[in-house]
Amino acid sequence: MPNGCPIAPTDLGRQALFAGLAEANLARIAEAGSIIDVKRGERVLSRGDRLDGLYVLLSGSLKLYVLSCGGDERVLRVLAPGDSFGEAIMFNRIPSPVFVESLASARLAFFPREVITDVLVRAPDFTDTMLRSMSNLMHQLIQDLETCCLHNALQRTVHYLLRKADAAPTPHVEVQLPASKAVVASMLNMSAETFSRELHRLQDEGLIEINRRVIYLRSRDGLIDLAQGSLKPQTAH
Amino acid sequence: MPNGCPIAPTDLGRQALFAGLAEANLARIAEAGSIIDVKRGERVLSRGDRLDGLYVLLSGSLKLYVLSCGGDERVLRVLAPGDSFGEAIMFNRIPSPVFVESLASARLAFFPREVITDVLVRAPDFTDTMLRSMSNLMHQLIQDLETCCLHNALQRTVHYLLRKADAAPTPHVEVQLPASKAVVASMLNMSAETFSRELHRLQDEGLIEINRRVIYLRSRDGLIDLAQGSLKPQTAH
DNA sequence: CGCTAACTTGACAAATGTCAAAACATGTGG
DNA sequence: CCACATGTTTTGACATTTGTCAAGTTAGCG
Repeated sequence: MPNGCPIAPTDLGRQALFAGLAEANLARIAEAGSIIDVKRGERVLSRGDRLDGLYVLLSGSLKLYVLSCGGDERVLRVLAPGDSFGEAIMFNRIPSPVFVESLASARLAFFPREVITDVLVRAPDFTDTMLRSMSNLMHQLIQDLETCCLHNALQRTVHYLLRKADAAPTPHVEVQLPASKAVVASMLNMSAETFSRELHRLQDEGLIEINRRVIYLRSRDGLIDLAQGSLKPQTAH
Repeated sequence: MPNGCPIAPTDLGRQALFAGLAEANLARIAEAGSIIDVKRGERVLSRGDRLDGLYVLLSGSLKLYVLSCGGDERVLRVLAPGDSFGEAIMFNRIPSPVFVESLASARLAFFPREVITDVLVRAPDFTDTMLRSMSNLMHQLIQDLETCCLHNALQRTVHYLLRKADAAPTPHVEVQLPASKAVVASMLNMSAETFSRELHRLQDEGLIEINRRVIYLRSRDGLIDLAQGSLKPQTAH
């Protein structure tokens, strides 16, 4: 599919970021936006790039990550359809601190800064949505920092599973990993090997069941106990 | 000094967050604001607190931190006069994810949400300032995550020194630590002992000179090399 | 099938935290 | 101005966690 397809205002209204906007404003944004399709593994944004607008992910999935000079990768977020990125660097006019790459072929919409600021002026509610969306992101980041700095690998793993389970529409006992175990491990700031070991340790204790990229939570209470820090010493196998 | 003193609009205009606002709006904000004085060690905000407004630090210094269930503390930021906090939880109406405590007796101004949103509607420029301020914060957080996840203790230490030196009004060779070494160590996600050791290692190599809470950078180039990852093996003493 | 990528497992090494003690600094009241 | 009391920083010895490497296993997929 070629770039530059027209965007339907109705579709736009379904994106969380634009929900609640008046028809006229949706039309304005839709007209100024453009569609971009990327293949798996393609890079959408590199560290240092300037970006004069923001992206909304329409389908597929993206990872947002940082790299060490040595080439080590640390995934910050995996984006799902409906998520947006670029707000911070757009408003602040700074070069991007992160890389963005698609995990599966994806379709994005790009909206230039002008149309966003234009609508910000016209619709005070949009200001609110935007501020709230950024507050959300910030909250996420703080949680990530907290998770990765205060807890050990086992606790981070458990936290992740519980957060995922609670975030689901109906708090479910089944967690679907949004990407390969290696990517999730990187989000949790541990090596793929450690992640694998911790998951299997949980399975050995009967707390979860691993089935490819789906994790069944067998005992939520047991997991919560662990997350709180009841660090049993490593059980000899 | 009792709480509730009136705030001078002129003083307000000097705070980065409110710079550029028209007299009338400054007056509105000033009138709705209140002053709060806190002693060293006093807690201003706890995790879980709801906050219907934002704070600006007028004098003194504050630390913003998270706690593990075990009571371990991880400092996220040390705030200096002019800095603000509470935006994210105010806009998002979520309970605070962090604790805030004063490191030295401090004076704060509190502004309720109503007056902020009121002025946001009246002054579109203020929207911009606010979005930019939040983008800034977010950028900081990403840098922190990056620093604490991609680099080892030595690199984190060097990064910190270089960032501080560059951030100073005139890029200086002298870095003033904003708090005790233990607090700075926590910001860098390492124990006070490790921080001490890394600093002294840098001193032994002739790259810096430690003088209480002031660090003189002797060789910026040498430091930059280290930060890039030229990890010499630990030199035997 | 057979190829590739994803995942697991074990043995080992390296980085960092912990604990305890000592050295040092700072401030207070006599 | 001294001397004690308190808080901060340094140092050493040691334990622990986690990463790394290498090899093996499994699972999708043409």
